[in-house]
Amino acid sequence: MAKPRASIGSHRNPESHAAILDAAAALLAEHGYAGVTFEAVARRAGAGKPTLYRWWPNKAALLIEVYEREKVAMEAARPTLPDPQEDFADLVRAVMDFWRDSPAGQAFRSIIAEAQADPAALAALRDDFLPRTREVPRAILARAVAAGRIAPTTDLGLIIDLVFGFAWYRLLTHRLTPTQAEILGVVGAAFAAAAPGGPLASTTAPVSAAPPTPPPGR
Amino acid sequence: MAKPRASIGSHRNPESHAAILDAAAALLAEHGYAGVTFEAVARRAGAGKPTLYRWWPNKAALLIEVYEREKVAMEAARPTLPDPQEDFADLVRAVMDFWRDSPAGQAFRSIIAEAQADPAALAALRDDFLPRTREVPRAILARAVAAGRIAPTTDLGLIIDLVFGFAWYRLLTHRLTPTQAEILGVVGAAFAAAAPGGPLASTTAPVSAAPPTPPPGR
DNA sequence: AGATAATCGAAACGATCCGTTCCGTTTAGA
DNA sequence: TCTAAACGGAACGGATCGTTTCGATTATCT
Repeated sequence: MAKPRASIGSHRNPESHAAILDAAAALLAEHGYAGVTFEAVARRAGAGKPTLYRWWPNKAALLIEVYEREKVAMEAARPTLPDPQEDFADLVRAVMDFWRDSPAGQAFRSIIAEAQADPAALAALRDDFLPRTREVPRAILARAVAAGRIAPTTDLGLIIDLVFGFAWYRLLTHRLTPTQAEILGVVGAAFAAAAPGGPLASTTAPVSAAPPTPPPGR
Repeated sequence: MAKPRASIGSHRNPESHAAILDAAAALLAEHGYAGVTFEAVARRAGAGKPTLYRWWPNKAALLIEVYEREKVAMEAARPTLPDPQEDFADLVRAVMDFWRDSPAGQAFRSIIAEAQADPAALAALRDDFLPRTREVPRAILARAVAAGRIAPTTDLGLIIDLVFGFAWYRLLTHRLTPTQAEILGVVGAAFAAAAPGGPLASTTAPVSAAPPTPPPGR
């Protein structure tokens, strides 16, 4: 935005790098997803378009970097609670707060949206970004298994799908103000169902109320 | 694409209407969301751009109509099962099958994506389309309440958020092949938690494992 | 020390799509 | 018979895209 920033030799210029991420985040916050164009980012960052295209193949890649840069502080700030269920609920709360109170929510929404149009963005989201993100909740669930709170036969990925599916749904429909009771209810439901003997305790075994009779039709 | 299609007087031409929806669906299936432009749809449908702009304010509105046109057959084909929990699980299965096996999934993904960029599309999705869609599962849950399977104090919207959040999450990450056990597990978890005495039975009351102490930080 | 190579920002390009506007034609309803 | 609305065709100014060329800068290799 100010002083000229020339090449620093045959190496990537970290100032340009930071200026570009700053500009992208600012544009996202001010004008939304549609306002973030490579053209506008380059203009605002005082950078050249070739510089952007050199380092980021598409808008999704740029937004992922914006999101991850902001996410570090959030994850570090959250203390680990001793009880796995409380810790899991607090993680969900922290993530939804983060989405609501920082530009990250808009960034994350945009990443998901772009993945629906661009196969490359989808691959980056599903095969790279998401598995990394799911490690934190998975570790908490593994602690719950070790503590005997969750049956060892439970598919932990399914629990994450259930709880973070809820969070995504609220994010994408702009309803990011869950009450404490709602979060505790959702996480409580997941933990109760995954407890030994619950309907989520085993991936393969049938559920009492609905025998494995294949439903009619189709 | 074929014969010329002139005005039929001062009334909307249903042939043009159908041709435009057909063209949009075809383009969506062949070239994805980015391939659906008003320009391309008009070209393929043999229609004029003013005709499109006359009837649809934006791409989201057009895609919503494409989606809803295909959805009718799906909902009509599904029989109502006597047991509410089985019926709910079958609905989830039918919806995910529908998303996977018809162009509707791509259309729905695109609608959600566009809502993240365009406030008008978000309003249409959240305030118009979604409430209509949620009526069917809500009616099933109401039956479960009447049957005493779900506590009357339960927030039925939260159950829908939970189960269809799961479905959306799978849709948006292109993992639309749930096993029967997964669906039964998710729905079973929701119903068990919403049963009288379960963690979802009341929206306001605290949950046993985690008293309403506000979590630290933030 | 000097040559190499990769970086930087600026500018311009052809192409595409947007959203709108005008136009002449057609036909249902008043 | 006449009005009003819908139809498709064509063109517009504007924005963004993704790429290319350019001269200048400077760390790294020879």
